[in-house]
Amino acid sequence: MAGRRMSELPKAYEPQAVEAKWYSAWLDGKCFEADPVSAKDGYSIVIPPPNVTGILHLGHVLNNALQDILARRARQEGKEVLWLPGTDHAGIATQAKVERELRESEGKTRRDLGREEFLKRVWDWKDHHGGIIIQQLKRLGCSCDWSRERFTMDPAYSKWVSQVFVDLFREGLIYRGKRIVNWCPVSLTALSDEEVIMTPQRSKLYYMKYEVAGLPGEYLRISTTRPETLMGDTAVAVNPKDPRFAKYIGRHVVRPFPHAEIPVIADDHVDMEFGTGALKITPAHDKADFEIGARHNLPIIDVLTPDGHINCPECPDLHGMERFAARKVAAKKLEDMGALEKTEEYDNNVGFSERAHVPIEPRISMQWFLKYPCVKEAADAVANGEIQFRPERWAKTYAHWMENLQDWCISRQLWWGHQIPVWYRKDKLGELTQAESLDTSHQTHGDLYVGVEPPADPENWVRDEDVMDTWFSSWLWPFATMSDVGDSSATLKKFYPTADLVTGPDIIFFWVARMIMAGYRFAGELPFRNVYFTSIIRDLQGRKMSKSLGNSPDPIDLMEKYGADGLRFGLLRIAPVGSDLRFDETSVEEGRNFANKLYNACRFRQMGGEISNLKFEISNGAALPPYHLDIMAKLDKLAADLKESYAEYRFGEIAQLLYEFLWSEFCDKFLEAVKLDLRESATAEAREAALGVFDTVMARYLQLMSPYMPHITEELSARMGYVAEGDFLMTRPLPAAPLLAGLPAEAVAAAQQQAADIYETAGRLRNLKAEYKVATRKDVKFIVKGASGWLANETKVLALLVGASEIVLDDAYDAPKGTPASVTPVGEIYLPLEGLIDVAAERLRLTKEIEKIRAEVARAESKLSNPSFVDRAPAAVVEQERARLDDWRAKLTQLDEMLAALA
RNA sequence: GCGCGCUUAGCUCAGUGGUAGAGCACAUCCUUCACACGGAUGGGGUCGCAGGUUCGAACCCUGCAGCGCGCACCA
Repeated sequence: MAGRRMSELPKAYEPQAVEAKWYSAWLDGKCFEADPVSAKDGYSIVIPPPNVTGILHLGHVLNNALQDILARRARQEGKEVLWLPGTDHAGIATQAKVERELRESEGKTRRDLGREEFLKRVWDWKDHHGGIIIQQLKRLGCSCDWSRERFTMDPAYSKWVSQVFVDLFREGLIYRGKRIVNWCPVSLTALSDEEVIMTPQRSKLYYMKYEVAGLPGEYLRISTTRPETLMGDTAVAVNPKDPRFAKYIGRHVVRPFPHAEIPVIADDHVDMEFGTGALKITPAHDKADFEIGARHNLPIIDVLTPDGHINCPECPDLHGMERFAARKVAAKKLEDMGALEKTEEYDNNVGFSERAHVPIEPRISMQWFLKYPCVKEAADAVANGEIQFRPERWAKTYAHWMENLQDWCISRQLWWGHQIPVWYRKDKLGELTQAESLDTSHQTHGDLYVGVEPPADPENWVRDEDVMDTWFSSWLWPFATMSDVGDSSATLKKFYPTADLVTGPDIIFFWVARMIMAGYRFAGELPFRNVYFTSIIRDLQGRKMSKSLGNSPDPIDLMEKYGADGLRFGLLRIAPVGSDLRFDETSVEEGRNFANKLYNACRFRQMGGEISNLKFEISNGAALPPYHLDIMAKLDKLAADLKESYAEYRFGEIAQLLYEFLWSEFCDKFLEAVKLDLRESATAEAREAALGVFDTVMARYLQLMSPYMPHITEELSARMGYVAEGDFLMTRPLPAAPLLAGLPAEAVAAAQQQAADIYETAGRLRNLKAEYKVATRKDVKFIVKGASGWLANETKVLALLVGASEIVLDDAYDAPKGTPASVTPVGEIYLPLEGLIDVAAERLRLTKEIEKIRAEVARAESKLSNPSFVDRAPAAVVEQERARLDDWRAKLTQLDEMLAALA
């Protein structure tokens, strides 16, 4: 701290300018850039890449603030840190956005433009408007290595995606087949199971009756929620064990429209209890029906268009009609025909498209599927703790999913994305696209070309039009961002596997699980060691934040109002460990207030001026006043506690510890206690000791706070002269030794006890003043009887803390009857108040207090007289109880004496 | 239906066996020379309910209720 220069602080803390200033200073100083060949140990995090179309919301703030804290703390711990940033091309979301703009501004669809031109537009859009969120992350203070920013459609990254497809295809894990998939009638693409959100719906259950062919007047009753797909029915199924329907199995029933006879079949899948016990089978439009159809070789009739309209020319009144309108018309039609018996209200779950928010349509189509690789390794890694989930309970959810894996539908009927690297022989195209399934055998035949590079004779080939699911690129993120294909670069060597992944539990399946599998399969190792699942942020009513509800505050607005540090700290301080977070703007306000408190503490210090000739040495600390040793000991404890909390990823607790230290310990106690030493009247030694301790503690405190509030701590460290010009707080390693490492523990403990006694006594005396309505008077005098010996040195401080003119030590003091008094850790203390003494009132007050203490004594006595307790409780607990009892008894004696004196 | 989590002060939440805590809100007072984005004092909880284990339970066990979430679905 020698040669320090302080610059004066402005009157109020204004975070905006300060935060912008330091962020660019860090960038200029290359503080965020990772050196893959440094001597330090590597520490890395890859950012969960936000959608390139994304706008920062509170979830991002929480998530990225946590990563920033981890990264900054790791730097302080002497690690070489890589926080690798980037964005995701987000297939459906981005394409939909550009398509909407195209429609609105030019009235065109993507097909009007053609694939090539449309993709050009998307890239244009991405270059001009994409990546806003990156700027917003910078505003938040994120210490990412921006020189390594990646995009999931960068050429090198795309190459990885293709290579992985090719490898998995060759391995036989990727195949093409005609299956029932989740079809989004708005986005016009297949979706994976994970992109379907089951949503409770109030629906109707329709009860129909079909006449049994050859048995006029006999009917089979069937219940359904989807009469509009009736035209696609190719059977009616009953349970083979169901006696009610046994006689009909093998017969036919009459489908009302278009009129046809369809077989009654028996299948175990049918639940006898539900509805009528008879199920209409529509293989083209229901997954279970498709499977039943396959078991019984039923024909498949597709009666819906890709965009969810009826396709059934035999029923002109329904043909072309939108699916939900058609449902009503179909029901009416049945009613008119006398085939509808009744309609019931019915609650069921319907799958909705995650993106388009409309019910998905199970639909048969030709898609590419993946059988997951390295499933066992991935499941074991989490089960045996090699990869640690926090909170741990998510491991169970993960395990459950891993046990029930279904093949992943990876093709999407979009243009924006990684195009499937498969080419079909032109002359076999028709045959191939209709094939029930395609796999490596077709490649061997030379009908298919599967490769990262296009075929050498492109004129003979046609490329598959589909692109891959966005997550098929995301799952490669941890290693594909660190290297080109086949490159074992220094970066990969130093920073892979990554240390921590911070993400939301809502994407365990979408992303986390798949990354683990991809990590084992393609990088030969787990991709990260710890996964920290963040809270989901809700509003005060417990609703999820959403645009449509308008309950999602704009973090940029919050930062303008309260500063990035205020937002970060406020949010982190209320973030619970394992549950959802209920957000309220007042917590951000508290964060801002806290920054201001910190700032003002330093401003106060500056009034003390520079220490011209710093004589302060902690090694002489035994001679320091108790408050000085106390606050340094507490700082040491804070540092140790934080270390422990970081090890357990208890971020909210860390914020709370930092908050309490500064506000309750440093400002409320230490700063008040040393004010006397900073006055003109104080000796130079006292002044320098106080200022020296302030600087020593504050310099370390700012460093501990730095990961949470990087800007203000950097600013104050510079302004106060704790960090030399041109240097940065954020790049400094944490000091290895505690402040008081060299001092005898007993001396420190004794000083801490004295400080605690003084603070405790100050509270009691203020309380006494308030009770006697003289809280604001400064001219009162307290008299201490039976004072501890050391108190004589501290009466001035105590007087200052309490707001008294004097604290007099007088063992011979004979209190006038009714003198207000309090029993304190340092003795009996009286507050003589001429003219205010009311003996009756004082007796009442004392009596009440005595009652309270008697109850405590009785409680402690009964506990200690219980042999079970004394014998079986740990000795320390019993001892503690004894000490407590002694305290209460001593107090009781004193109070009894006081009461007696009043008589 | 299966699984997971939650239930502590008006609100948001800490607190994994030893005298119930914080912040906000509330009440009263204070514009005293760091901070009103501040200071001081105070009121406010049968720790969801019922059992059990224990010398001792907010904490461990069992059951129940309410809320939330995930998975699977019966058309």
